[in-house]
Amino acid sequence: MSNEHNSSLTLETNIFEYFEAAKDRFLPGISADAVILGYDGQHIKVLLLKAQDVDIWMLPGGFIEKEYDIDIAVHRIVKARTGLEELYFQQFKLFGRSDRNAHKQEHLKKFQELSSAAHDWINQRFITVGYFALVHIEDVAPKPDLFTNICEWVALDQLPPLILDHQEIIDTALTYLRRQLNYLPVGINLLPERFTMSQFQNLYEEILKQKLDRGNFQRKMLKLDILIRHEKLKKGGAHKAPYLYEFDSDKYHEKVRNGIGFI
Amino acid sequence: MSNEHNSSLTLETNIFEYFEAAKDRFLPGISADAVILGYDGQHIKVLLLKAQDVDIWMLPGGFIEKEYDIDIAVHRIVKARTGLEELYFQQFKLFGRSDRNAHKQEHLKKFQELSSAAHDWINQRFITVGYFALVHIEDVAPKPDLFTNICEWVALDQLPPLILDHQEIIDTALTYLRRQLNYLPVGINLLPERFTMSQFQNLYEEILKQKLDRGNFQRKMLKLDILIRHEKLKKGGAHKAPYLYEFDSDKYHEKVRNGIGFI
DNA sequence: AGAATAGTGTCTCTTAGACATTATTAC
DNA sequence: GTAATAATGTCTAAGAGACACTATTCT
Repeated sequence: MSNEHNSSLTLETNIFEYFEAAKDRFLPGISADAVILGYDGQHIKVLLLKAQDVDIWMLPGGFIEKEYDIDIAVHRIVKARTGLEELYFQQFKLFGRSDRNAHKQEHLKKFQELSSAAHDWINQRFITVGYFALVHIEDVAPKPDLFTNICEWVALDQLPPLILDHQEIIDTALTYLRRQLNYLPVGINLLPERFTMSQFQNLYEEILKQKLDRGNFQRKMLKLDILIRHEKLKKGGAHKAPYLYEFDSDKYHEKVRNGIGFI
Repeated sequence: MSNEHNSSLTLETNIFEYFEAAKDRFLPGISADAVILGYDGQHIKVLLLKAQDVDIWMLPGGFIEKEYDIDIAVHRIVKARTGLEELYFQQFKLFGRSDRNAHKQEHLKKFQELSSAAHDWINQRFITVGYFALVHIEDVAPKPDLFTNICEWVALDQLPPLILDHQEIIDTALTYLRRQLNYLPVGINLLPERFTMSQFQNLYEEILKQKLDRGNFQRKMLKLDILIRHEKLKKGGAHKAPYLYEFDSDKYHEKVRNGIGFI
């Protein structure tokens, strides 16, 4: 147990060892990338990593250990970047264009000292499977990986230049999210445990990129019978204090399973 | 050109050559499977292949040529089984469990004469990407592949025992189809060019596995303004002859793009 | 005429959407 | 009080769903 942890630690702290071992440790030619989404009360944000030398950003990602289900491998990747053990995540697309990593060599020049086997492994054609995760942003402790020195939340309208096809991966994730909205537990996984109706509404407005009517939203959500209203009010502003709500988890997930109607 | 065709033909007519060449020709560890769906006026059917020796059935599938996009490789696979050049198809999920081909060896015993490299290639862990295709059943000329001797349409409620996780792949495809129904050009790709309102309705009833009200369905579809009514009626029964309809392709695809409301 | 299926109309109930009114709270 | 935001109510038009009526065709 502690041995396994140590050997894993070693692998993850030395890029050269990591690549030399890759051929035996990982499935060939496939990686996974995670669009990890959080909501800070104002905006949807995505967790990004910055390459160590250049000003190029990327999604958290990695390779698939030969012995693990892809879902499990992705869970490990997301856990390593966020510290979260429990999380909601789901695959949304396999990106399989043959030219998708045509520019990869550029970023790997510094690894020319690698053995030819390792070098070949890295430079083979790669496909990648896209996952998105929905996390409580306040619970996340962002942590860069071997190849990066910054790991932080970035708002969707402030995305920097991204490596390879990572911009397309994010765009695809968001389109998927919007289309599947009625089947995804967005509220319970992005909002804090207790939240106001305004926060709930703003979250959906952020996802859909459109304004919703306040009165109608409130009426609709209350009618769904998935919310528990708490009498403790949120204080602070020079105005009427809003109620705090909490999801009735069972009823909420039942509705989501059947795709019944937030929007 | 004709050389290329010949060499391809040779490869596809000899299983041993096919597997010996696989290591150089295909991406390692990944395959694709296609849920090809057709509608015969009564039922949704899926195109299946039967293994040559045993009574086990499978989806059309294959490996990914190293130089092709996955979408293109799948197009080639579906074209080879159906004869169709133009078709609507879409990826829906990557199946990545580590145990998904645990039983594969059983079916490959007869290939023990293969070189160890070829044997290793076949016996490595495989993941598979699922695609579905929507085709006009009357245009299809089913054709078995190297490993099979029967290729035919099977109704969804009469599926035989399927290899590996192919049953799960079909189930997942159908769930995806139902959820994305408003975004998929199901009608125009499954119905013949001219069709009756009853056929249109029956198609949706088959997909959704539920009865719909005749009057309401007709009213709704006509209101969508995607149908062209022809005055030539369908004759034959001892009853009022129904109108024949045709989709207005532009208006139809515009509605589908925006996910506007069949159901 | 009768059987079968198609096309259209009608009624009710629910919902969506726009908007108005009342309720709190800090200053 | 006023400003700001929350909660709730009202009105209308559109739509869903159940079902009834009329039309056409063949036997």
